[in-house]
Amino acid sequence: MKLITRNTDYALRALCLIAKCKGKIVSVSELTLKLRVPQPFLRKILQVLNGKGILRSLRGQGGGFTLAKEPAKIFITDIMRIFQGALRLNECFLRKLACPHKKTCLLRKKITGIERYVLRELNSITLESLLE
Amino acid sequence: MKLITRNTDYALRALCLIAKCKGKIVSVSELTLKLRVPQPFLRKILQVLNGKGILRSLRGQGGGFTLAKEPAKIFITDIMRIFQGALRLNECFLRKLACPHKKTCLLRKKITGIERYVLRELNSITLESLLE
DNA sequence: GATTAATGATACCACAATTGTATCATTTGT
DNA sequence: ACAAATGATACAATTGTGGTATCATTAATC
Repeated sequence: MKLITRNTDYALRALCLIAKCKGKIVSVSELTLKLRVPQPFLRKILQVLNGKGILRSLRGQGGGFTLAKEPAKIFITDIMRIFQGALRLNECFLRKLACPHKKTCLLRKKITGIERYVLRELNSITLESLLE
Repeated sequence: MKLITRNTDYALRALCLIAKCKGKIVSVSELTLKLRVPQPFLRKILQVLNGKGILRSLRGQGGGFTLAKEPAKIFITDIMRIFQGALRLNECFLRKLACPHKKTCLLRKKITGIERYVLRELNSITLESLLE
């Protein structure tokens, strides 16, 4: 029942570091030095972020990654959605056919409420706010 | 990122049905008739609930299950804890060594807040409240 | 131009949790 | 004795997550 998976976690931490370099290009190997994260895995993660327009990449020697947007415009919900799909808490809950008697609707309603709250909270966090 | 797994889901639905029978003994086969849930799986689930003191079982012909407590005293968090373990949202988040620079503490704080909220909401739901 | 250091793309693998199935033993009503 | 139920338990299938490996391509540097 975790809210944030490891690749999201790694992504956020890498983004923090990259953001602190203010436009300088940072390579994966530099990142893994400071980050204690498996290198090829982090590489894959950053490639995805590049594909999604969060990072910009430069190939070749001296290459690496920079932010493609200002930290204030990167929300952690963006990152979560990239690695964890749609942000729904009631995914497999009381599956399709299950609600003929509507007794469970209260539960569903509550969970939808929780979902809204969680999203509102998470949406208030940008990468910038993580740079203290 | 689901809040409730399938076995919890099945358990809750079965509990609703059993509760509606007001003390009458209900067998797994009766339940699966109305519930469209794989029978042996449901059986295993109910056995667990029996072991945890949520249900009481009677063996032999004509046997089955009844509630061991009033619906008002069964919380869905009880059921969730049984099938999903401790209710923590920030489980694997920013693992041990990860927080030397405390930039992530805001995030952690938010998530802890979310966790509290979710628990408070869920703790307000009893089996009784699901019986409409 | 060759080398080297980086990413791009992609396929594969490992492990754990979830979601089940199968079987045999035991109990109990008829 | 038989049938219908649960108890206990071992096994299997599926899926998601976390991670590795490899080859191709790009670009700076010598």
